[in-house]
Amino acid sequence: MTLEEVARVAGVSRATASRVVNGSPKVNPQARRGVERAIARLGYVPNRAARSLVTRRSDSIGVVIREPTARLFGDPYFPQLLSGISAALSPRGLQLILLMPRSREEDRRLEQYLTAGHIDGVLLASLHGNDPLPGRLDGDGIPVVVGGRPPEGVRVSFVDNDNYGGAVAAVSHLIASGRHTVATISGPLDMEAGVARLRGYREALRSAGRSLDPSLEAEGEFTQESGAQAMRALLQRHPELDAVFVASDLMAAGALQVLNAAERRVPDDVAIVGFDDSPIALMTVPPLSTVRQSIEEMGREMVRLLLESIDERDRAPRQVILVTELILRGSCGGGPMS
Amino acid sequence: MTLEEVARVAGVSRATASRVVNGSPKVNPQARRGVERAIARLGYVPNRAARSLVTRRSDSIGVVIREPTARLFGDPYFPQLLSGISAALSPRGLQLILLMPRSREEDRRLEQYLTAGHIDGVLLASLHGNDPLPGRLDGDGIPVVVGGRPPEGVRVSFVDNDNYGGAVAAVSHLIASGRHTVATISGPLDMEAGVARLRGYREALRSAGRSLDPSLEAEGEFTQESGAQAMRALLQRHPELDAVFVASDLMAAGALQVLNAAERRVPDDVAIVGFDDSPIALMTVPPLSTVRQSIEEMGREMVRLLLESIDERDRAPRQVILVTELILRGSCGGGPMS
DNA sequence: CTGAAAGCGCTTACAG
DNA sequence: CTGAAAGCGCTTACAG
Repeated sequence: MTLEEVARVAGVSRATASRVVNGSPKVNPQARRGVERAIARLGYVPNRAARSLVTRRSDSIGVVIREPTARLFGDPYFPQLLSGISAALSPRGLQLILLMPRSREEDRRLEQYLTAGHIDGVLLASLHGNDPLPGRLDGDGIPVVVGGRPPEGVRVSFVDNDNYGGAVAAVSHLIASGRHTVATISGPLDMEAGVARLRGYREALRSAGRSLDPSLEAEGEFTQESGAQAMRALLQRHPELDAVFVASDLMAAGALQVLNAAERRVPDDVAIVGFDDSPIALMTVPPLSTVRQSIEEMGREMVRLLLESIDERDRAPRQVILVTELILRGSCGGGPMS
Repeated sequence: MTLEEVARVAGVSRATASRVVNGSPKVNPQARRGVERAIARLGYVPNRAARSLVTRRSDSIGVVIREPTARLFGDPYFPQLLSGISAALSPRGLQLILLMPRSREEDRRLEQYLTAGHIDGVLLASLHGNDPLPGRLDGDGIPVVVGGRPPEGVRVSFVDNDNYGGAVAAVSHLIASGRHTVATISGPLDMEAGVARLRGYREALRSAGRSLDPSLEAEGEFTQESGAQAMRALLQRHPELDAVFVASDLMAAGALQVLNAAERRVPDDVAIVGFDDSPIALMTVPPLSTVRQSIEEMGREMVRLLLESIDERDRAPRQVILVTELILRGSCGGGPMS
């Protein structure tokens, strides 16, 4: 089933048939109808490879997820992101190519693959530290959009949540509701999201006239186990604490377990606010107050920015910051207990 | 950077250069070395579109995930499956094309896409009811492998877990440890995995000489909320129950919440065993006893079967059943309480 | 608005 | 073992 046959059936040239397929305006309506009918009758579908060969476009987008398994599986973050990306890609007929390198070796090959021209653009999520990948891809002229923030000094488009604002709102609420000793379990500090939420915590304390105490801060790595561990450390250092702002719901679930085991009642003895509003927030007892962000929307926005920078090659990088919202539930005494 | 240039630099014809790239044995070692050096020097990477056009292979595999959002996000099932699939695909240079149709319309287009020859084979996960897709794809000559079981009467290769055996083991353990009234929360009964686990539950009761009671069975849909609801129904019908076999960890987490709220102590008053051994099993208090299955391995096996059926077109369908293993933790009184 | 023709980069009989 | 040549299915200046 080729264009040639469609053209023959419709009684036009291959060129005209091609124009109809590609929606070119300069086709006589009658010819157009003939071709459309032929396409429908024959069930013609263009050959992507042949098209790519001449257009030099693959019509596919690479989505790179390079995260250790622990986080990948515990956290609904990645399915949500993929869902948003897929929803934005599929109506445009773009393929989502999923890349999950899981070793140094695969990471090396990944970069070669991405720069080899097999894809039209790259979506990068969940970067750590000073990852050189976004900068290198950008240097090679590959359109890139980062979910979260690109490393310092790398000027590529990105979509981020208002991590800072969300943290400020959460901690301000804890203070306003009368808590005296507000601790925090931060995300990994080699990730922008981790750093920004910690900054928000500090800012809220500062602007409430509270003094900062580094021993009230413990670092986690966005896994449930690391949240539990951080909570144990905090309890030991500050048995008197009566509130914790935890930088992810998954870590908050871990912290909750530890508080339970230590026979601290939540929210009576200790109030907790998480971050993400992931489904996990509803699985805990009591349900978690949390900062809502829409990861699916983040995925959709990433696609939008990427398509823009594919279409208009050397436009300046854009950035989109998505709002976050404080959701009150039982874990901080402000909402329903189940 | 084309083969042509590589050939020129190496002083051979394009045909010979191509043979080296494709590892053909009939190339003079000296010529081979020359070409390899040229490739390395120039950083040559073959153009996939041009290659596909002539080989009629896309070197990409479609992975279809058609599941309502609720399950998709709460359950680590899909990330694990994708991770296993990706791990098996990437060393062979095959692209993983992720397809997540989320409407009737997208579902229709999906089928067209899959049969249009853009991909070499399809992996289908998490089928419901009498889904016609696997049968149709098979009818169109598209290699297909199903994760779980294909619908009755559809003869395609599949990889499944020993759901039945796992359920028998779990329920037998509950009976052996002295529980009198063992209820179950099943998975959706339009899914093979749901049905098989329920059959296992019944078989274990039967072979222990217990009588079956339909009112001890409640159907869930593999989500946390449905697990909670089913638990409420069971408690109402059978306040005396002292054990529940729940067909997924996520549903078990929901059931646990309800038991907590009803002030039933787990495992003292009621023992629970889940299914999956997902990370969720460690997040609950007490941690869940569960039936372990390896979803990542399932993904890898699916790829293996698919590649076999791509290479050897009309071979008979194969099936692989992966073993499951009962893991004892605090929730049924057999293991650690935290 | 339309068609003949070139050309995208590769693989693979075919003849030697 | 090697090369000249055909051909995969499409898009797109170009000339009309």
